[in-house]
Amino acid sequence: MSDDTLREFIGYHIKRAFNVVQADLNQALKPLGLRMVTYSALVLIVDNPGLRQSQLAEALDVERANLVVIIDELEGRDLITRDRVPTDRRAYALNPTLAGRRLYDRALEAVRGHERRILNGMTEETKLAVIGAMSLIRQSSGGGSKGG
Amino acid sequence: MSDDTLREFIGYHIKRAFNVVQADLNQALKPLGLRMVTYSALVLIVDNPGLRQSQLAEALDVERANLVVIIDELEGRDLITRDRVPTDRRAYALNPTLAGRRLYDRALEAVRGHERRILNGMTEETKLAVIGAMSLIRQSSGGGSKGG
DNA sequence: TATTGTTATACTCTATAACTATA
DNA sequence: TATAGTTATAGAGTATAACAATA
Repeated sequence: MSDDTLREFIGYHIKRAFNVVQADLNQALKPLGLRMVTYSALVLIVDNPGLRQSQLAEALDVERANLVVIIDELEGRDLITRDRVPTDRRAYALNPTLAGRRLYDRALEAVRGHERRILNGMTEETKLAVIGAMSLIRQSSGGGSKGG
Repeated sequence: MSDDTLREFIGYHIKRAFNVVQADLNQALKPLGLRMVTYSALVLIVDNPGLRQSQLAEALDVERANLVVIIDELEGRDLITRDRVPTDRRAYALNPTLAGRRLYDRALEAVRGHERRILNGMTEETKLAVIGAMSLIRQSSGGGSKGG
């Protein structure tokens, strides 16, 4: 079985690698009760307390409507709170709780272990080259991707 | 809004880049009535005529059960045929039709255009470094990913 | 007993439209 | 009129169990 034609394309290699990354990351996060999105959301809320849902949705590149259940999940576990914004009563400010900050620490530790695993002895130079290349690809599009 | 913590991770960059790749690829394939999976399946069948469904499922890393509808779609458009294998009457050999081979050519042309777009002026050297890095990541896992 | 293709099903993810309450 | 959050819903994608035909 030859996949030589597909191997010509960088996108094919990125897809296959991403499948491995996603599977291993979800395994690493499972003991913490987190998935890729809930983890990303938690990190952004801890790093940017007071963030609004619409800002978080844009940062995560998910629809506002779909973010609701993600936020519901984090709030239901008392990892974050939805706080009314006095100056704009339509909006909610998202803030981490103490438990949220603690899970953030544990999650980052788990994800660092996951990264060590997937990097698989890659040199720092190569890692930086990959990050540069991924940024270049991201810029090739307007910005918001979606359209999966 | 800072995503500095997430930017530390190569997985984050790969995910964002992959979103762009996937969106642009699907746009490129849409005029041909193909999606990423149906395109990959068609390419593998043209390059490996006589392939069995179970082999193709493994190559594409999808469940046999889910491959059925993908093959149904390609067969329904007369791009491939399901031919009984005389030596094993449980199995089907997948073969491209003339129309399938023609669409293969058009699809590859479309995907080459897509790649030029997303590579966005990337040097050949960097592209090869990325492919090497993606292969390294793929090897970090046992092999079959799934578990998304 | 095991395997190939299949059906049915369920669960996640994602996209869209429409609603409410505010601005 | 427009925006933030929400609800409902539909379409993909994907995973599992169970079946018929065949090995």
